[in-house]
Amino acid sequence: MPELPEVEVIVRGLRAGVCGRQVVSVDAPWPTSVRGGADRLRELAVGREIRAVRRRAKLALFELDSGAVLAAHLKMTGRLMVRRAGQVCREDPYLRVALTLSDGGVLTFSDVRRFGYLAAFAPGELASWDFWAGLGPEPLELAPEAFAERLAGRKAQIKALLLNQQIVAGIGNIYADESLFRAGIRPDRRASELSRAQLKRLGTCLRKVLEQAIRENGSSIRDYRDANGNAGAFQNSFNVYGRGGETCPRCGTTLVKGRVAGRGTTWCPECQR
DNA sequence: ACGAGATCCTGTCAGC
DNA sequence: TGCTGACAGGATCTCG
Repeated sequence: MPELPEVEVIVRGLRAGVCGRQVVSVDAPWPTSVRGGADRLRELAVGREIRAVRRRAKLALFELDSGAVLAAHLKMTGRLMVRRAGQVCREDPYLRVALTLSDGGVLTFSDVRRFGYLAAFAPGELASWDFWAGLGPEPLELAPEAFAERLAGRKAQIKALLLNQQIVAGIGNIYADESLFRAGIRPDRRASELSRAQLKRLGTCLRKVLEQAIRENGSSIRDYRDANGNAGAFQNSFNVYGRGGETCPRCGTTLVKGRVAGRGTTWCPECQR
């Protein structure tokens, strides 16, 4: 479940292996993983140089010299890697798309559950993509006051709002639970019941948890690997996520596992109110 | 306009 | 041992 920190780590790891290379060919053994179709991807990418790789929300973006952009969403089980030509594992049954590069490297997109996708946008086209246009601000660039302002008065459960990409972009289940724990807020509280100070505190905690996760190379739960195939370490820093039934690291109370906003959710009934 | 819940997808694991 | 069902969750869709 790559969220903002994992995608950030992946993007940083990809840069050295793809920037400045041309896309020589596109192989799409599972064409439905390419939004708009493999032919469209070929049309826009083949013969073009990858100028930059960056992240927005949970999207990895490859900017081509034509102004076209390739966007990858890893969803639950997607992986992006750059490998030398001989290292592409033919037995990888989950390989969905492979871009061969001018230096012999291969940018691969694998995805067990096929929720993820690669999408190609012609120059200027990205802005008219509804999902892109609707994305909220980047939490690492959002001052806690402005974060609080975006949530204030909303009647939805605070966790549902954190997961809503239009309010703040890039947060998923892990960092929603971890930031709520740090802020001492129950995930099922309505934003409208919380004080401005509590919301601001949540904004601060969210930034801190994301920054720490990036420093620790992301969280590896089952599928996540960075661009070099390495696992992250932040899963060892979880306070609540995946720890239902264990004890709260702050007060020792048994952590509660339940369902909030349709997602598995863990919190401390003592520390979070 | 907003919120809530179902849906997609497959590997893994608990329980019988 | 082998089967069944629950579970994992980001974004989208439908319904209220």
